[in-house]
Amino acid sequence: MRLHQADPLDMSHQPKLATVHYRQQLRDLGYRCTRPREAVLCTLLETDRPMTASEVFDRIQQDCTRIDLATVYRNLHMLLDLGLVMQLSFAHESQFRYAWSERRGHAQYVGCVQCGEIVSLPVPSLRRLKQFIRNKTGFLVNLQSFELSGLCPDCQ
Amino acid sequence: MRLHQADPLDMSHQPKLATVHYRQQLRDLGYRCTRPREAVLCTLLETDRPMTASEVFDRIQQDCTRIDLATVYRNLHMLLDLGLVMQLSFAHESQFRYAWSERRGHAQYVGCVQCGEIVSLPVPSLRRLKQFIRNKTGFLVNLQSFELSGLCPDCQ
DNA sequence: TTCCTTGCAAATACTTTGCAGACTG
DNA sequence: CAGTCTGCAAAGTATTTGCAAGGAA
Repeated sequence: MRLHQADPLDMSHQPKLATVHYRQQLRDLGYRCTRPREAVLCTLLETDRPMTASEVFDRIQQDCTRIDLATVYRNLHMLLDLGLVMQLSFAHESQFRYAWSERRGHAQYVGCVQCGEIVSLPVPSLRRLKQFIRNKTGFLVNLQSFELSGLCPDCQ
Repeated sequence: MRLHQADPLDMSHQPKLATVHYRQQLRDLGYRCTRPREAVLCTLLETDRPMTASEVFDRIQQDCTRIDLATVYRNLHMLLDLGLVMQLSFAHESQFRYAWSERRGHAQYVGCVQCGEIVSLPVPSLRRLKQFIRNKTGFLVNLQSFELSGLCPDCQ
């Protein structure tokens, strides 16, 4: 494993370590590996917190990589279609957030309606809840994306 | 209990039974009882399914009551501030829904991402889930509004 | 008569789309 | 070189706001 040493003003011109694995995967699927696309992928991969499109956009700009918001949205949707990211919606937030979906086991989140902090929920299994809902309503719920809102310890 | 018989083309010119109780409540709080305001209140009160602002708007228009979308939003927020309605957000939906909040015991919903059907969840108590989250994250979650998404029986 | 509410119109926020040029493979 | 992808600009959708006229108490 080699360390990636980059010019701080030019960080994302080189593919980041984490993305290397996905470059081939994308190519195999017939997608091209462009700088903006990798920047989006990278950003999501490097960030724990589910991000809004404009947060992704801002982060990429900070790295001095030019990108357009529309491109961020387009790539987010491409990754969504591929199942590589998931789209989350928290109560009281009027925009979507996106998170890398390979982080199984902590794909559930709780967000604070006051300060906006978001933490992942280490729920080992919500199988019982799922089964309960299945029995009562017949719905097959997707607890893969499971967002709750409340107050974080600081804001209570 | 008397049945409310109304001209189908002129339904909401008379206050509906269900709202009579709230008219005084609003006045006591210093709010005026206007026709548009009552129409919003009524609509929410009469509908089981959580509605978007424009669904409320459409429904009111159908009753031949003129109203402006902005007025719907303003009243929805007023009712929200009073705690009379709650704001819900379902995954994959890019707009809020509003539901009368006095319907305790079925304030939890499951929506179908395919056909849009929404059913309420007769969860007797999610106290255990709440406690679990409290222990793990310190967050005090609001399960009062609790929206899940999945596939309804028909769409599976 | 007071002043809260409304309708209308315009503004804002988030997201999507069309198109011509740029870039990947 | 072919076809995908991007930036830019404009459109679309959801929601909010300013303001003068209208209506409730």
